[in-house]
Amino acid sequence: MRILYVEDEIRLAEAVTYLLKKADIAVDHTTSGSEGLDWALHGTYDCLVLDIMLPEVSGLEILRALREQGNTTPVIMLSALSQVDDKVKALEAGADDYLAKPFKTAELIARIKALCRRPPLQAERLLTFADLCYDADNRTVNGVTLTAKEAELLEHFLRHPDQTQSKAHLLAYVWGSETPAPDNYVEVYISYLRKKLRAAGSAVQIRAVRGLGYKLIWEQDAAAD
Amino acid sequence: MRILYVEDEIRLAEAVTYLLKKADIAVDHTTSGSEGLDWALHGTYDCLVLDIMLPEVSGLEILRALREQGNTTPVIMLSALSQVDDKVKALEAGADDYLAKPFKTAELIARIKALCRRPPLQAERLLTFADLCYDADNRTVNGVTLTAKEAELLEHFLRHPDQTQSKAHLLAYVWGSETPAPDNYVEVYISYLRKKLRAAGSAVQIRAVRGLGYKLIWEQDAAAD
DNA sequence: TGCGAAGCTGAAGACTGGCTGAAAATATAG
DNA sequence: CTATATTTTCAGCCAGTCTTCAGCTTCGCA
Repeated sequence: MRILYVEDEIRLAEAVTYLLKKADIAVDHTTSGSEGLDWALHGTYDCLVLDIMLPEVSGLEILRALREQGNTTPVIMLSALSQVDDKVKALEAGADDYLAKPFKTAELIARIKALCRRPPLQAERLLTFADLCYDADNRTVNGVTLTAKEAELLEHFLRHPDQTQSKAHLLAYVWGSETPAPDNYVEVYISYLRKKLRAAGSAVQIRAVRGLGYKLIWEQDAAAD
Repeated sequence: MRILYVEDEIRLAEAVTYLLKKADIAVDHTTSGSEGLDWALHGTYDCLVLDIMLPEVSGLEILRALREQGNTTPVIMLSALSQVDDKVKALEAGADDYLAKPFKTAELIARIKALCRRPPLQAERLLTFADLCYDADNRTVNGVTLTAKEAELLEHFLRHPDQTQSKAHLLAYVWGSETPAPDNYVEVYISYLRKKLRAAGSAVQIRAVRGLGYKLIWEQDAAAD
């Protein structure tokens, strides 16, 4: 698997490149937007990772130019601004995925692999966290199939990473705010989900915060970042 | 799902209310800004829809008053002026979304549902003091998890930095002024907290002021033992 | 210097909130 | 209509938290 990585922050680029290579992903890296566009047009990549903020030619411009040429290579945009605005612009311009800096390299890897594995079509049906990759179309996490409720629950966690979710919230989200469902439903399904995550061989765990709710955590000596 | 809708154009309000109810959203409607603020403060709503232009108390004023009270209910602002200006003001005042008139009710419904699904996105509640950083959402200080009581105690110190807190005061805050809890509770939990702060490797200490209470101090020279 | 009050802390026990296996109900597939 | 998968319900267990207590240390004052 070969990707093109356009990023002007040298230090970051070197670190990320190193980790990607370790994950068996061949990387062509350049700091220049125009060079990046050139390589993207003339090389063959399984995926492009473009920083938005670049001197000269921005990541967005590269993306637009490519799509104009009919190039459909999967593209992940990076941006220091975690503003919705950037994300929207990126997706509108034809990006397949978007990642806000700072990010864990493991996450970037998960997304790259996800994008390459999948043939065409828009992203967003894919959600990732650490070494997890949830596929909403098939309702699977790292290959393990989830039931409808399990999936909704996990999806909620993935859409709000690093946030503690109260039982009441999860209940409202998964079962609807009107149901007379007891908190115990959530507990039961958290239990199911944990089993599935274990089965998926993920290092991600669901931690209970007594009295507050649950959150996803990644038990790992993250050398990445 | 129940929302509060403050809108002075009767005809519009009636039409919108009708459609919202059809979409299974319970609506409390008022034409008065002051009444709206009152209801918002004393009722429980999943979402507020406020027109900006109102006689007397404007939607913006309602919003600001609410946020000042620490109320974090999702708010959608409506405005006849589709000027960027209004939108910016609304968002700055703490609105979660903005919709320009005229709008399709379907869009309003979609946005209400979206906001209600989302957990209260309040910027992570962080409190700091010297080298301490307390995360109220996860109930952790510098990574160390606190229990409920420990957390409330620390929170009180952090909200009143450099002030000596009497035991009676802390007792009332954490255990409620009605409980027959003895002063010793505070001592016990101060002890626990100290242990946690040490574990967190912080240079902040809780100093007892004999006869008065406790206060936080930063022993800059005291290496973490 | 010695005494009492104030403060500290370890530990035992009570009390939850949270976890999970299993059974019952329900939906879905075959 | 039967078989299977999923969801709902229940109940007991467990671990983390809170209370309570007792003995110890520290401090201020006579």
